[in-house]
Formats: sequence, structure tokens, C-alpha cells
Amino acid sequence: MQLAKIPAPDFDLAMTLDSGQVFHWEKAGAGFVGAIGDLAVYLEQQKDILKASGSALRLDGFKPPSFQRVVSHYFALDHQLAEICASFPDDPAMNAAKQFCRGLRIIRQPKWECLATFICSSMKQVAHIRQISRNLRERFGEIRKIDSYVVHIFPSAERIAATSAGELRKCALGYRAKNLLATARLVASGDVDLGKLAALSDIDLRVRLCELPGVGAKVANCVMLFAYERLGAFPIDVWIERVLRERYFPRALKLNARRLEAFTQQYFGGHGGYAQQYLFHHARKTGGRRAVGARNGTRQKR
DNA sequence: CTCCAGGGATGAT
DNA sequence: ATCATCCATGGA
Repeated sequence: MQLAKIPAPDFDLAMTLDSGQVFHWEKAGAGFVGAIGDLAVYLEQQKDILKASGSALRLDGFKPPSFQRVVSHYFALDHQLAEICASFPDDPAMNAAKQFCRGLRIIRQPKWECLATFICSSMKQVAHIRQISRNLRERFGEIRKIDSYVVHIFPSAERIAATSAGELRKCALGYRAKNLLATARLVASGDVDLGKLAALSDIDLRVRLCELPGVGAKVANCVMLFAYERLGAFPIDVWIERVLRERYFPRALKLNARRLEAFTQQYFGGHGGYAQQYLFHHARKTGGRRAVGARNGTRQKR
């Protein structure tokens, strides 16, 4: 197999793929197999070199230089990580996360795939989101082959729109099935043009995304960050909320979502999305989960 | 403001 | 083998 060699300094492939922003890459041999849009891809990292091979359904006009550009763009190898990290606030929680997450990048995901996946993510944990993504792809996604691997790419909005809520439920979507179906229909019909939304301001984009079934503030911010390159978008899930409460507001009792959001916007600044991703990944991987022995009765009241 | 559906992976017992 | 826990949106 022929592997393109792509320079990738300041990049940690494994950590990036395991940081809760993308859910379809699988370990394979010394690397990972997955897809970038319609393109099946195998990847492995050796120090500062990313080795990659890809195969499309249509072989015409597909040349290595453009393939390398596709991979570099997807993994945002052009993001100036040093500058981004230097823009983070200087506090103990942030500094620990920054050190821990060296090489973690916010990647550029296809819009529909990202939106659909995060609609499915609501009330789910990473392992389960991966399972749902696999179910959807294996049931509805087109097949590609890369080397000896078989890859199911993410199904289009049109394909999802042509299914039924019952079919989607078989993919373990539960009540998310009707939201995914409704949003797929809006996108497939052209009533919503995800590409055109890219022209909107952050505020307007968030409003438009939140109009879609199954999309609230958290999912909208994830899609803005991971598919629209709005690096200031700061999704607040339970992990991040826990970090914020414990590390930034250890004494505050009344912190509603509105106040938290106002704080994150002004405190973390234009690269807040990166800061959030680093805090999130660090918390998730270092047992940030309050010592699982929440046994002795004291589950706070909610 | 509060309450809660909903369901599969995960880890504790 | 059973049981509690994790979780975001939207509606009551």
C-alpha cells in the first residue's frame, strides 16, 4: 500500500480522534481507518509525519497532491497551535489542560455529518455515540474500500430523509430518531442550506442551527466549532460545567447557564472553543469524573 | 422555575 | 447477573 507522507508538526492524531469531536474513526493496525467525507482513508502517525492513503468511489481526477491537501485541511494542520495556546487564559486548570493536550486539534468536519452526529449525541456518552454512528453508517452509508479495509461513509441527508423513524430507531437512536429524520428532511429538501449558513455571523448561525429539531445550544455550539470553524464557540456539557464549577467557581451556588456562558465568552476569548476542547479532554481522561464513589448517599439534589 | 422521557454502554456490587 | 449512572433537548 502506498502512503502519502504529510508533514504534521504539533499534531497528535490519536488524541485528536479520541477527543469527543469525531466518532467514526476505528483503530486498524498501526493507525486508523475512517472517512473524510466520501473518501475512505487510512492514517498512521510517525512523529511529525502523517502517513495516509485514500480511495474514492470515482478514481478519475484524483491525484496525490490534492489528497494531501484534503487530509491537511480536515485535520486543520494549518491552525497555528502555538499562537492559539498562547491566547489561552493563564490559570491552573487551563495550563494543566494545555500541557496534557499537546497536539490536539479542532478538525474541520463535513457539515451534515457533524450536525447529524451531534443530534444523535444528545444524552449520550462518547462510546455510545460511536456505536450510533457505526449503526447509521453500516445500515445506510455507501461502501468504500481502502487497502483491505471496508469503510461505510456517513449517509447523506437525502438517504436519511428517505428512511423512517422506525428504521432509524433500529440504530439505537431512541427518541433522537424523529429529530434526525426531521432535520434530514429540512436539509435534503433544500429548505435549509448548510453551506449557505457559513456566511452568517456567529450569532445568526447559532440561531439558525437551534431552529433545527434536536439542536439546542450545546449541539449548535459543537456544530459551529467542529464544522463551521467558529473557534470561539464554547459548548457547555456536563463535563465542562463540572470543570467550570470546580475550578473557576468553587464557591458559587447559583450559576445558571446564562451566567456560565457569559463568563466563558469573555474569559476564554476568540479561541474559546479550543480552550473548551482541551479542558474537556483533560477532564475526561484524568478521572475528572468525581471519584466514582458518589456512594454515601450524597447525590446533590439537582 | 421544576420535572422528566428515553436507552444502551459502562462500571460497581 | 443485576443495578445505578451517565447525559441534551423539548415539552408539560
